[in-house]
Amino acid sequence: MSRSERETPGSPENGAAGTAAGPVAGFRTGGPVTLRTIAERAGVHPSTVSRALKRSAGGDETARRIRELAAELGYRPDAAAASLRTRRSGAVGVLVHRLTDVVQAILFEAIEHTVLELGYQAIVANTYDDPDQQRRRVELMLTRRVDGLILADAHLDRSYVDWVAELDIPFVLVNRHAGDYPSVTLDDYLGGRLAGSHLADLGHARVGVLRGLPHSSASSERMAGCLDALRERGVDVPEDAVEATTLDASTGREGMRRLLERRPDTTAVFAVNDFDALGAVIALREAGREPGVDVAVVGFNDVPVAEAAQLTTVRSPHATMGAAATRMLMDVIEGRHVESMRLSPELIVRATSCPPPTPSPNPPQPSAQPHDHRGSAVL
Amino acid sequence: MSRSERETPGSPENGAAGTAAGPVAGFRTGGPVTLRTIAERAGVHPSTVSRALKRSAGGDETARRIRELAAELGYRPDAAAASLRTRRSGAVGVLVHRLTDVVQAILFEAIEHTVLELGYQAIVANTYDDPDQQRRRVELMLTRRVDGLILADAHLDRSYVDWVAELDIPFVLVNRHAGDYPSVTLDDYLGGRLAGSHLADLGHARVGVLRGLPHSSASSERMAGCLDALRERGVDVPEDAVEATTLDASTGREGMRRLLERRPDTTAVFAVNDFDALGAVIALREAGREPGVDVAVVGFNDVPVAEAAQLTTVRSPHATMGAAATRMLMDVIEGRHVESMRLSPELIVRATSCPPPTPSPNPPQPSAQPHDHRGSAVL
DNA sequence: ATGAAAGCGCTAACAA
DNA sequence: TTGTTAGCGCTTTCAT
Repeated sequence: MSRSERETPGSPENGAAGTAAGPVAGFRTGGPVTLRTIAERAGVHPSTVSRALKRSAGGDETARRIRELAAELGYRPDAAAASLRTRRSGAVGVLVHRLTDVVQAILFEAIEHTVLELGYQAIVANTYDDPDQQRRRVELMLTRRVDGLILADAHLDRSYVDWVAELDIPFVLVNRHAGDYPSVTLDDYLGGRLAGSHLADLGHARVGVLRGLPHSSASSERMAGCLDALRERGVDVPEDAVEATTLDASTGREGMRRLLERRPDTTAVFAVNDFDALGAVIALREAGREPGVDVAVVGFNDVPVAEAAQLTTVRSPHATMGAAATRMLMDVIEGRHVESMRLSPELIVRATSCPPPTPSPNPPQPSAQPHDHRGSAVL
Repeated sequence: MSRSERETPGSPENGAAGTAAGPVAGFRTGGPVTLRTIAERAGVHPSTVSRALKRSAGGDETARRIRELAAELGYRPDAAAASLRTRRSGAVGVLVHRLTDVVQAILFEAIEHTVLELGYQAIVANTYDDPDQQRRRVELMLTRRVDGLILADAHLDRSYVDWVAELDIPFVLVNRHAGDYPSVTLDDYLGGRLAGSHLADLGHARVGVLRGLPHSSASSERMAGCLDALRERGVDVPEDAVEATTLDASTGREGMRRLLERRPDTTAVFAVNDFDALGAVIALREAGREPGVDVAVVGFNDVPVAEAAQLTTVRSPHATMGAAATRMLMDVIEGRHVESMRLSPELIVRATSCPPPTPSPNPPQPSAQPHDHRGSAVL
């Protein structure tokens, strides 16, 4: 049922013709195929081969023969050797707090896609928002001689980004900003305001907040925007109506649970992250309160599952952000001037939006009628 | 508001003492710090420095001085140069279908954690289950001279894995198996059987299946196991009660919707993936059927959100799988014999489990009583 | 334990 | 266009 690669077929000495299209694994005469191997076969100098392979389309006679030969022999350029010589690795490092956060994964997919188009490769590392790991992983990236860094895990506390800045390697921030370093972020404050205004428009006066990570500019500004917008409309959110969460459903659920215990008269919740919001939806259902009927829930990001769950949320264009950050990094690498970017959020109203159930200031009873789920949250 | 790294402080010529702990950015005399830089300062030969730095704890007098100096100067070994010389990159390549699938992200986090402990670095690539991209990304890995490959995106169609096997690079499969290559997978067939038996135990006779990706051994065997277990209990699942999905909530929701249209008398659904199952939960609610009351839903994987959503599911130990695959790859790299592993699934019964609502073969009416969500699905 | 010397595979002057 | 030469930074024999 299993087998080691050591038993891989293809003896190393046969120079037989290819079985099908593509390079033939067993063609090489001894070691791996290098420029020299090809040069010898073609009767030219290695540097000629190097040049011929560079311009992948050049029309010269010998160049064509060389490229043919390279393909036949299954030549693969040695990135380490090239990097050593050119002082450019063709790799960019991406630091995220963790890829199991789908927002970070989306960001990385976009970055990877964009760097690939530009002929680079992306190397990603999870830092779990831990300062030690952040430093360790950046060091590792430097050891790999990446040409630049994209940090998606910046902390408001500037010590991390300031340290990176002293390393003298091109870098940009994405998703979270810190200090005055070049960054591509959402206008999170505005996004928070959209959520807050939306809830105020609906008439909510008792709003809770699941506030996410205090060290993240995204979390913090989203909350600040929401609180400000509510305050301007005469709605104050007391401190004990705010719960910290870690951007996943289980802490969102727990936070909502605690919030309901302390303030059972809550009629609306804003979560700085969709998964926290989903957790809130779950906790509300467990408490017999129907989201979108008894209690309004607004999330943030518009991750894929949010649409399916009919969650009202603030959309953040993560793929655009990743692509823009990549291009910005290229500008920094090439010494061009860059300006930080702030993308615009968009409010997406779905089924978890609703007005407060009763105009009375008393704690509302859990609604006793059967719900038509078509008009409320479904996840 | 923004600034280029070119303006980074620290003039290149000052040899001043450190501001605080750690390497001093501005210490180097001109270019980057290499072994030679340190050697000159220490008055020894570069090879001596290389040796001293290798044994990070060696007690020699000069060795200690050298290590001190290296730290002071902020020396970072050049991985490319070392790799070129030693023919080992210290990197392993990981190919996943996509990191926005949280299962793949969990797998990668575990792999990254394990390789880091072993002194390696992990480089991940999304292939989107596309044969072209798979080949392209593997080629890129070879160019980077990774020491081995972990493929989480194998297809049942062996052409991809067979091609990789001919490349003569150590590799193992994880999560999905194909051919007889070394792999670490769940016993997906057994997992499917657990789900099927569970539904049969509950008395379900009209079961639908959200079957996932046909090219994935995991998806296929989960469905096969479920169908077999049901059949042995006298329950047949007709072909038109099976819907293909792509492992996310939106296709799960659509699949469930179509299934309900064709077979409104369905009393239970098995989804080969939790997100498909969540999509089914959503579609059921939209159709006015309460999951865990009117219709039973069983997912697969036990991703974090499944617990919060109170979803019955089959647990797959992805972190264990990633770690085991990494260790297996190391064995292959070092030429040791390896045996494929199959881990054991575990049924996790939660609130979306329920018996069929009525014993009558007629399509049941949407339940008209208010639900106590405490006993049913909450997400 | 240290020094000397060679070379991994590639590219970029420079010369022809 | 092609060949020559040199060297990126490191490790590893071999000799001392």
